[in-house]
Parts: sequence; structure tokens; C-alpha cells
Amino acid sequence: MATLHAQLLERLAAAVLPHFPEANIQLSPTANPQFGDYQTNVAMTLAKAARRNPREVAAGIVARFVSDALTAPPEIAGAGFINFRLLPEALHAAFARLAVDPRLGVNTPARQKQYVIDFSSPNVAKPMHVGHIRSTILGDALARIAEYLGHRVVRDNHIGDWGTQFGMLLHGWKTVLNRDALQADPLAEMERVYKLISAQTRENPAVLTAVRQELVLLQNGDVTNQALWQEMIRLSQNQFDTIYGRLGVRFDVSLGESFYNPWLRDIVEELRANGLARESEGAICVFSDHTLPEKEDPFLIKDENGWRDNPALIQKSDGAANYTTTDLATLRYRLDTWSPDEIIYVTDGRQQQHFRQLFAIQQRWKPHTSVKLAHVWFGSILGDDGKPFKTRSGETIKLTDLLDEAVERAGALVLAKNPDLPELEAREIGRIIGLGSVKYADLLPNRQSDYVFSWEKMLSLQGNTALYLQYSYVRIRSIFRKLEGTWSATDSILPFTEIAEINLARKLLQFGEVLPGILDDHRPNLLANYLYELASLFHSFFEACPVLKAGGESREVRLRLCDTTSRILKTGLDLLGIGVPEKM
RNA sequence: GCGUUCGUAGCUCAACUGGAUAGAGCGCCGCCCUCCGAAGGCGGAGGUUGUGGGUUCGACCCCCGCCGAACGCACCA
Repeated sequence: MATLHAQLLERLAAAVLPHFPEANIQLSPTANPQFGDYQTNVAMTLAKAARRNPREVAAGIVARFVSDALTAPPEIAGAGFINFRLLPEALHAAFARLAVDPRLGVNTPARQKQYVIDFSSPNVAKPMHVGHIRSTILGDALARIAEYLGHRVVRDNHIGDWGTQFGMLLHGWKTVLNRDALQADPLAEMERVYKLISAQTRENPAVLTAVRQELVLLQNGDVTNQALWQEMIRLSQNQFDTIYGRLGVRFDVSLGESFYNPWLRDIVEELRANGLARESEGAICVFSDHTLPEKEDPFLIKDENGWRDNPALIQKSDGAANYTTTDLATLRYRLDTWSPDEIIYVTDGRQQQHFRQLFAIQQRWKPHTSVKLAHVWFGSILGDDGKPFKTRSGETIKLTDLLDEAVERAGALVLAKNPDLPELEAREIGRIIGLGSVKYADLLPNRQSDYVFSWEKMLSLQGNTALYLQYSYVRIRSIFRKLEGTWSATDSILPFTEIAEINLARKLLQFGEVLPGILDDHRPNLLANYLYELASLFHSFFEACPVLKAGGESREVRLRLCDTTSRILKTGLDLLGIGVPEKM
């Protein structure tokens, strides 16, 4: 079923393209209802290119436009906008179709794509903290949206299970480990050990030597160290799985960095053989090939003497590989295994240069591989005071504690509002809205903004929060509980009588229109915005239009509006990884 | 110093990527439960979008210069 937007766009294209084959036609919902339902600025952009009067161009388009029972004749306004007003009959018919559409107006894609989404990526032996929540929740939401749109998705957790920190951990494990503490909270104890040894290495060169020896032993396959390392991974994975279980996040593969170790040497050799990489100061590096403008070249950097090299290291002077090498091996593995159309990396913004270099190396290495590589980055975490949230200071808030607190606060609130509710039920509702609040607060801001962490904001249950959306859903469910007998929508066409009904219906019809763009731009916050606006329009409708007490066709129309709203709210929240209770 | 990302209401953030009168939440001031859930709704105050230029029918958005912030700038990931 074509959306109203798609139908309108088709008619518009028929009026524009014969005269302007190169036109890039954009049709967007109007911000202000006084201008109708949809608008296009195509006449103005065309007029600019052709040096013609925009209103004349618009007049020509309008004259050729065949509205065909969909809209009133389009109107030209302002500098050359063309505004379209849907005919009530068209809106009624579109809504009647939507009300019985199990896909909620979301079309299956012209071509099904394969995505690989790399997100969360915690480190072994470190507790997950608030910093991990953005990657985890953003990645999960993108994966859910892609799947709902009909694409295939591989969710890949690239776990940090390799690197120099294991020298410290192994030395600490053998010298300062507290077994009881390890049993009680493995990650907390491993973190303590790591910090302790890290401090010791700075003061005592002998410790540094010991740490290096442990690392060499591990890398050379020493049985004892390998076993301890495996144990650290196992203990860490247990706690990761607990958190993912609570968050409702799942992965298709969890391949740690160590998985790619066998290929690292080959990668370096291949890049050297291709002439992509060469030795410099003992390290193996990729330098600029000077095919890009200097400003866009990730392998160049400007200083007071002009442009100089900013190479990507793929092998350190001590012969060891680094993260660029691992990422290249990972990239190759993913391409070979899944042949993805797009790989999405969800990490914080500090890695922008790294990914720019990585993507550029891939482009030079395999120029004929048509994969889209996207670095979906997000801002860093700030404390309440607006200063950077330092992990070293020991003030990191652990993710587990955050979730506990959110669920506890929400549960207390539910009980306060509904003293008669059985405690078990109140706790379950608290779990749903507590976790939902944390996720929603995290998804709502533009992901590139810095993240100001605050309990107040994160756990606020008023205003634009998950709870507001969940409350809309609960209100609707309450109506259907009171409705006697079963009810289901039919596709008969019925009229709207109130402006609140029309506003709500128009918003509902936009669900299928906005979703694909949200995936393309990797911006789940736009879905959060959409759902908030939908809930807001529903609340207005709810105040203005009695449902069960309405008679005849009005009652049927309003039941359909309620039902469709609840389905889109539930589905939309699910795409953000947020659940809905039936009561609260 | 150079690069990246930013600077929007008292605070926290949006703004469909160049479109019409810059919108929400929190906080503040008023109203609305004899009516489907008031965890809600309706209304009000609050803005020279850091600043100075430029580009054009039109700029929070693009270009240039300042001021300020965070992050990054080859052997950590």
C-alpha cells in the first residue's frame, strides 16, 4: 500500500519531471496546518537554477498537476511554495486502510539490505558504566528499526578482550587478587586489581617488567596465562549477559578482538605488498596517497610548517599489531562472512579520525567492494557540573547501579500512585517504566551532543519521558478493557468530525513515512520525537473526544484511532527497545 | 598551533539538513476532574539562535573573521 506521501510524490513527479528531468523533488509535511498537509519547494530550487521567476515555475507545475481525488488543487504561496491539502475523503480512506494494516503503513523496502551493526563493545575485566549505555541502546534501536523495515541485520558485539591491559591483570591476579571479592563481584575486583597494578607500574619499574613478561607469556600461548585470561573473559561475559538480559538487548555474534589475531600478520603483509603501507621509524604505516584534497585527507594534518603526514599505524615498532590492524581484519571478516550492504559502527566521537582512516584504507585496499561504512558517533559524557566524566577518578556510575536505581524509583512511584496494586505487579510495572525512562532519556537528545549525565534528568518521570508515552498507551488499553465484547477494526470508510481526530489521524499516517529516513540518517531520536508528538496529539484528542460515550460512527472512528495509536505507540517504543505495561 | 564537533529561552535539549511566525520538557504564573485514568489537558510570561561580515527570493543551517567549550593530533583502544 502506497503511503499518502508516496501517492502525492508520484503525482508531483508526473507534473515536474517531463519539463525538469533533473529535478530533485522534496515533499514534506507542512509545519503549520494553515498551509495544508504537504509542501514542496521544488519550484524555487528549479527557478534558481534556471534563473526564472519561482512563482511562474510553480504555476506551470500546478497547471500540470493531476490531483485525482487525492488533494484539492494545489496552492502557490509565499516565494513559490506549492501547498497540498488532502481531501477529507482521501484522508478517511487512507486511515481506513491504516487501521487494518498489520504493517502500520510501513512498506517493505524495494531491496532488502544486509546490515552489520557493531555496538556496545565493552572491555573484559571492566564493569560496564554509563558510558556504555549510548552505544548499546543506539545500536539496539538501529538494529530493531532496520529489522522492522524488512532488512537483515547482524548484531555484532566487538568485545575488548585483548591488549596490553592483560599484562597488568595477570600480574595482579597472581599477586594481589582477593578471591572472596572476586566471587562477590568479579568485575569490581578485576577493576580494583587493574587500577592497583597500574599505579604500581608508575612507581616501580620492577612491576612494569613483570607486567610485560606476563603479557609476552600470554601472547606466546602460555597455558597458565591463557587459562586465567579465559577465566577473565568468562566472568566478564556473565556480567555482560546479565545486563543485556535486563536491557532486552541481544547479539548475533560476540567476537572479541582476539578472534582476529590469526589474520593480523597477513593483513600487514598484504598491505605492504600492495604498496599501501610502508615502514617508518620502525613502525608500519599507511600514508596519504594524495588523491584527496588536503583538507579531506585523513592521512594529512596541518601545522605551522604546512601539511605533514598523519599516518595510520598498522604495526608498532615492537612488531605488535594495534587496533587499526584488528579493525581491518574485522572488516575483512565481516565482508567475507555476510557481504553486507552497510556496516554501522556505534562508538563515541573521539574515534572519528580513526574511522576516517580505517574507511579510507578500506577504500584504497578494496576499491571495488561496494559497502557503505558508517561511523555513527555520539558525544561524550559529562557530569552534573558540565565537566568531563572521568573514569579514573573512581566516580564512574556502574550501569548495574543505574538500572537498579531507575527500577527502584519507578516502582516506588507506581506504588505511591496505586497503593492497592499487588506488590509483584507494581514491581514489574516499575521495571518496565524505569528501564524505559533510562533508555528514552538516552535516545532523545541528538546523539552528537555531549551527554550531560544527571539522575534527575535520567529518572525524571514527568514531561517528555518514556512514561508519558507509556501513559498514553495505558489510557487506551483502559478504554478497551471497559469496552464490552470484542472489537476489531474494519476497512469501511468513516468520516472524522473533530479537528483533534484529523490531527491524530494525520500523525498516525506519517509513521510509515518517517521510519526509513530515521534508519538512513541513523537517528533514532527522530523516532522518539515522532512518538512524543503522537502521544501529545492523542492526549489532546482524548480530552476533546469522548470515545465510549460517543454514538454511532463517531464511536467507531474513535475506537479505530485509539487502536491504531496504541499499536503504533507500542511498536514505536519497541523499536526503541522500550516496553509498555497494560496498567500503571 | 592544526583538525573535528559544537555554542539556540533561567536550566536540559529539538528544529524534517536552505524554507513560511525557531519548538518541547523542567522551573515560574493562571485555569480544567458530577464526564473513558489529572502520571493528563488548555492558556501565559520567557529569544537580536555566541559575535561581526558575506552569499540569495529566504540563513540556527552555507562561506570568511573573531570569542568561548569539549574532544583529538603515530606506536592506548
